Amino acid sequence: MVTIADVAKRAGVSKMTVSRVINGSGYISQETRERVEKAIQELDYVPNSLARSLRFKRTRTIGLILTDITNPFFTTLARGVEDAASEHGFSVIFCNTDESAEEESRYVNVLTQKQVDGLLLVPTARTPESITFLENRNLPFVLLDRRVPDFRVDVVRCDSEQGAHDLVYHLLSLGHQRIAALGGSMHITSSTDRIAGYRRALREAGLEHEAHRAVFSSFTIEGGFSAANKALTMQPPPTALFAANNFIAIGAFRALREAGLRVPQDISLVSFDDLPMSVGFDPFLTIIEQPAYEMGHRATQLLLERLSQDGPGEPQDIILPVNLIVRVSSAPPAAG
Amino acid sequence: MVTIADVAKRAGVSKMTVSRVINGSGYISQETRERVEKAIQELDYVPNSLARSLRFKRTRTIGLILTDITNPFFTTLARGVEDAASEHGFSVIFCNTDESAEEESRYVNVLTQKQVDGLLLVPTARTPESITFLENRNLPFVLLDRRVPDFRVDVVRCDSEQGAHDLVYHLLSLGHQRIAALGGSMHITSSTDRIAGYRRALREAGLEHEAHRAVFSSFTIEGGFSAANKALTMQPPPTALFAANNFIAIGAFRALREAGLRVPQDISLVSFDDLPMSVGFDPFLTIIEQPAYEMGHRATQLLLERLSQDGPGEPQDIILPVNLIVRVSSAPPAAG
DNA sequence: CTGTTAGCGCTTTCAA
DNA sequence: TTGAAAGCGCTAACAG
Repeated sequence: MVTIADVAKRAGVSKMTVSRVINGSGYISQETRERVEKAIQELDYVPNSLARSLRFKRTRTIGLILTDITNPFFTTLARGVEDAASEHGFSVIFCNTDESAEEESRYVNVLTQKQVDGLLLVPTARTPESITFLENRNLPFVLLDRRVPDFRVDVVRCDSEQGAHDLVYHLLSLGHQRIAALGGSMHITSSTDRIAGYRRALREAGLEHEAHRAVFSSFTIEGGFSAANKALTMQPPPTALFAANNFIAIGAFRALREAGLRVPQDISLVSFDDLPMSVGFDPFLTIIEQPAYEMGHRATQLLLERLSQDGPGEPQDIILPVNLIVRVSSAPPAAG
Repeated sequence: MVTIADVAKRAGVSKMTVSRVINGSGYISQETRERVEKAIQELDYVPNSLARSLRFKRTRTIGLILTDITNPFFTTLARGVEDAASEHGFSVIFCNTDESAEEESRYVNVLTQKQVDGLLLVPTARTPESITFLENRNLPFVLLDRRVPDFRVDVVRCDSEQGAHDLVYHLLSLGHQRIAALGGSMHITSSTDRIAGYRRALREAGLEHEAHRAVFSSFTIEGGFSAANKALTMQPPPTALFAANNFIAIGAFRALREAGLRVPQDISLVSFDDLPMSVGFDPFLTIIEQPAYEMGHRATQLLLERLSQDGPGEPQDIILPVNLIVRVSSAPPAAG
């Protein structure tokens, strides 16, 4: 390995002078600078940022802890993070927790050891431990997509409550009165907020007594499948289903197909989150679209801001607006 | 920051003893070990892996350079990489090049500075520079998804040639004779290999003279759109289109829709790569499915193997089999 | 079983 | 404008 000492020797200067050339700090004569640069070229020298970080106490690296990069929502978010980080010369280490709190703590620990400058975190259902850990270490972090109740920390998320409200309002305006909500975990705020929005829409329509049709499951295809099946057993049956995320919508769609129900003729189906790639083909599902890329980008910017400021700063709860896209999966209820 | 020295002082031992406890190396009396562990607990000590890596000359971190994490094919691949890495206690730094060779060199450089132990790389059209750079530094790397001609290096990829052949053979068996191929860049082997497979299928069917219907563009929706439009101007027009990847298929589908052509009644459309999320809804497209997750997992295993062995080892070209899935977008050509 | 010394590659003092 | 010494946090090598 070529080190700064090798360059120094070759250029006939001290290590310090080489360091100054690399970092563009301090005064250096034009002539020495050129000699050093030549030596760097000739030796094909690349600085060791490990050693550098050890001194600087900054790594220009952030951690990104997601639940599952395979969900296109998080994929797009991750892309926003990487772009924003890269714009500022930061690198991103990424990790998948699969909603497991154990994995989350493990990764938080690993990333701490690696001395990341900050952390972006999609909290699992049981995140407080990690938050306390990070706060004790004064390691800056920003929560993504989900709040964690009882903690005053930076969060960047979408307006789940309003989005769900808008989606359900849309169904109500079509004439639906019996709408079932297929939620995710009841310990994840993006799920509970969406159920809250569902309830508010019903309340505003004077259909409070119909709000019991909310089923919690998980943000997975299986969760959506079973939740939809449960909803279909309700008496009288719902005329529309509101899926709290894209995976749930897929599972629900399967359940409907197996039950021999056509969308939207027999039952309407709407969803929070889009299915990006399918849009090219068959823009089918009426959805709430979340600005996933902006979310990642914005959260990264906030984090980098935190890194460059002194104190912790007033915690921000940044709520991005969402967007209703009406397509063909929602229609007025059947006459019957 | 709590360092090993703080722990040592608190436990009344030397730093070395603490180090031994942490690493489980050397002999330590039960009593001392407990005292040290207690001190670690009390101080909430987390080792600094920067310092550790500086000594060990290993970071237990690998770099993953993709063209675009937003493509579900690469998303799934990335997930395979992260899982395999995590199984072995490795972390992953990820980067998107957007097919730019400049970005690629920049990231290769950054990751080298960060002293990653190895690199996974989806090469862009102009990768040789990066390869030479890595080889000069003896930094182990494995290429993903695409070969780079004239270099004997480790590659993990799918059988593009055979897959394309199978897909076109499928069209031929349906009775199609005029099949256009919509390729990606002519400088990317996954693209050229697929075109080669297309040509072989035609040749085997004695339709060599029809092989001129291959259009190169890029692995993007726009590329697919324009390539399809070009194909549609051919005289006589093709009765089937073969898209060399998922994005191209989407662009082609749009072009067909705008031209008022129905799939598969008026024209058949088949594609390399699936559209994972849309499968839940409307398994529509006849495709070649690639084992993206396995590819990422396998490549990571190979890389980690390289890291733990002494010499460079004989370069491997691992070719994973692909899978034809016939759905409804392919049908016999219209009578006309 | 435990401690001391030296040094990984770099940069922050402080001198010259 | 340049350099020497010290040290970031850790561990290998050698003592004891």
